[in-house]
Amino acid sequence: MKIEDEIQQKEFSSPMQKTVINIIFTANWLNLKFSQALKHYDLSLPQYNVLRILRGQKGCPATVNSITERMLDKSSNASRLVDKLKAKGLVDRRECPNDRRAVDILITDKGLILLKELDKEILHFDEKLQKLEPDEMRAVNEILDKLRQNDTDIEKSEDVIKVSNKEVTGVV
Amino acid sequence: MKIEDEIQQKEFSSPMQKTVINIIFTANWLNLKFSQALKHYDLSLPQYNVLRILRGQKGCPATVNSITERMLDKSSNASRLVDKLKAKGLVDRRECPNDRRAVDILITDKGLILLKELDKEILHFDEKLQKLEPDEMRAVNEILDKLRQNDTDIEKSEDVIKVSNKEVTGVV
DNA sequence: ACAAATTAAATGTATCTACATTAAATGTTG
DNA sequence: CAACATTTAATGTAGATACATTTAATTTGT
Repeated sequence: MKIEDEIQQKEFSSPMQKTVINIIFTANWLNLKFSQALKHYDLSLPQYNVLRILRGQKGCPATVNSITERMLDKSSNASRLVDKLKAKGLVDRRECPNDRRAVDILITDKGLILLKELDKEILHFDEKLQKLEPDEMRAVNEILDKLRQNDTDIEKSEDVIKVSNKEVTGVV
Repeated sequence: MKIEDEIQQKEFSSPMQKTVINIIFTANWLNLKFSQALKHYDLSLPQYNVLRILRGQKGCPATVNSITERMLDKSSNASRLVDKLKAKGLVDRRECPNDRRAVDILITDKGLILLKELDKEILHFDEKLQKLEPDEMRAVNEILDKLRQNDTDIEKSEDVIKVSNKEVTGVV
């Protein structure tokens, strides 16, 4: 169904608005489908995301900080997510040897086994979505990457302002 | 930046996984930018969404139910969102004349004035994103609409099962 | 017409998120 | 080296979300 039918909105203030709304709507839809698949395993989507990050480390530990950087939803609290996963025995904490502020997080065997089970679930999930052609997937990825590209530009220009402020206050 | 760099993940289990993750990541990014723009006006994104839906009604009231159907995030509680908006004087409740279970919601003048102010903010937000070509926006919309399309298929087949269950129990 | 089923909205609740603050360890600079 | 700033993770909290339940009104089936 077209996005204008999904949300029963015929007019958008701009083509960009329509695209933005479509992306957000589709992501909510995907999140819902995903969460439902994970529910039987008593895992939230952010928790699953953390486990996937840890598995990707292939044995190397990841600090709470590095997990946050790589999470899809930066606003989830990685520290508390790790708490929950540790309570379930899916991850282990250990003090980072070269920086005692940091905490190394490792996925446990139990965590790996759970992920292995979930892989099938996700595969099944993917198959149901397999209506897109390789070209279409490539196109979406390229365009979304392009859409986000100005982010760094903005941050960069803000940094410049910050620096010049510092200089000014330094002079004053 | 490419999605694999954003989340520092070089390998995906499938091209579809990569696409799904890109959509969710981009939507989170957009949500964050959006929320930041709305913050100065003490509005959450779902609250803004509800106001936009009500304005689109052009004077006709909308029930809580119809708002839920049209919201981007179906899981937000429209009833409580309306509560919040009413407390701010941005919407009004009134009993639906032809169904006393339902409640008609209308946007107030104050709500319309606030939205008018926000229009400029959103326009500015859009302009910063205006790096996409019309073709690219069209392509994203088409592909995302296609991605969601099998949803109704699944629901339809479930309905069929339900119906046949009814028939069976009816016979027994 | 009446009992049962369904629908609309509100509410109860546990959990999660957003944001600020804290506490400890490390970096930086005079 | 000592004072200050920064970084890392944890925690406190108000508010939001997810999900189940409740209450009232309407619809359906007999």
